[in-house]
Amino acid sequence: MASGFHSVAAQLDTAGAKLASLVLVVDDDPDMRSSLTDLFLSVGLDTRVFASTSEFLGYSLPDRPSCLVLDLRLPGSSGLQLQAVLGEQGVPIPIIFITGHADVLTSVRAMKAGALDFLPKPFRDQELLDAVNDALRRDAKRRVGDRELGKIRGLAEQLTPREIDVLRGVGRGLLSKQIAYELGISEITVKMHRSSAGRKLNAISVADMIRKIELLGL
Amino acid sequence: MASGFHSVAAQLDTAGAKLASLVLVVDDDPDMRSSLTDLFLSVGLDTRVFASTSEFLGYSLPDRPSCLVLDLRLPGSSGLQLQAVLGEQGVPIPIIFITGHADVLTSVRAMKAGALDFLPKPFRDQELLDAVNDALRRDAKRRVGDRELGKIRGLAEQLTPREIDVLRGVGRGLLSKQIAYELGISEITVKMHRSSAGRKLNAISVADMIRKIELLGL
DNA sequence: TGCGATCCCATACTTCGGTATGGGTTTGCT
DNA sequence: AGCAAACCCATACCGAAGTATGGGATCGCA
Repeated sequence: MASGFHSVAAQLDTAGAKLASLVLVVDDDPDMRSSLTDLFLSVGLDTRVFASTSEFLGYSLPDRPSCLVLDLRLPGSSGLQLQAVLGEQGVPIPIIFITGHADVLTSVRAMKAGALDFLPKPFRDQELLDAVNDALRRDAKRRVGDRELGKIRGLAEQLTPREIDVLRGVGRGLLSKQIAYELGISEITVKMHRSSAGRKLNAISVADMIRKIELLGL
Repeated sequence: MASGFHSVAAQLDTAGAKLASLVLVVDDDPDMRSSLTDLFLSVGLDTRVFASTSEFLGYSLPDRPSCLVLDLRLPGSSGLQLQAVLGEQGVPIPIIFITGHADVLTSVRAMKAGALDFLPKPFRDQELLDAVNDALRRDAKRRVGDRELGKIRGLAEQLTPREIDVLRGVGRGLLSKQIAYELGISEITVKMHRSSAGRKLNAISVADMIRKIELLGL
């Protein structure tokens, strides 16, 4: 590539990163939906809007850094209920509440349940944008870690039950001899499983192997 | 010990665990201070009360599971300011806010800054007790982890600079040979440092050693 | 019924970690 | 000047990890 393109490439990169992020909005007020869409689009953030929690739940989340801007009071089930449902389902999307009818008890409950922010209307555009950017940053960071873990878990699926038994011993710092005794098999067989497991996990060193064993929660 | 004393011993143990916990209260209202003291004492929780943030800051926290029940509005500096100060100083004590003049913005700010709960007055005694018990449980748990880390850090102080260099290599999964090359010394010397460091850290196995290296953040 | 996966074992060998023994140097403090 | 601490190195040996080679047994499924 010609060196003259460096700054252009950097700009494209930044734009690409922003486009990769997605803001989900759930609000029953059509005016709010459209003004929020405008707001987010104006700073280059991709946006999807929903009028109710059920509409949102019918939408399958794409694999992109994203966050949820959620109105508290909604027809049907409330924003808090949606937060609870997402929590039960283990959906880790960061949530920012917005509401016109704020009270302390509700805000505290939402925050204790893990909301990232809670903005009473009216709020300044910049407040919401700051919160959204923070949320997107966190989600992106979480995704990096999750992907790493997912890769290792994928490799771990190749492991046979016996190999897992052996790895558990390795993680506890036992010698092959001791693992053999515990499992009632010979030392050489333990070594086989051990090295076979190491190959499957792509463990390039003992340290690496132990880290991966810990990550897998063995 | 006679077996007849078992149940008595168990009771004493439970009482001991409660006595080991401490509730700190900062509130400018003398009535509130005394009623909270009564409340906590009635369930066997040791309590200290303070009328202002400066009075509290003059008190050195004992090494016991504890939590802070903090009034938001205080003469002098506010509860939020105290929270900020404690945060800056790295004092990890869990905070439960109570206040008669609650507004959403403040409650959200307090929660975002890490408060465990935020109770507008009037609240039911049981609400506060639940929050306090949760806070004490968390603090106790944190202390267990911290003590473990403290022990290892204590051992790590015995390490010489060179031993730390070598441990860094071990943590990266390098062979002694490779570490020797990087440091520009011979393999046998690396082994010396390595085993010497292992002895100092009380590492009973390679797995144990690597775990400790990770904990120390090398 | 045959094939693949999983599990098991043995012998032999290499490499690595770890220890022991027995040295050496520099640096800094008493 | 003497001494301790930290650093360095060599030879030699042991035990453990890991690999290679060459087997055997069971089980489920195509």
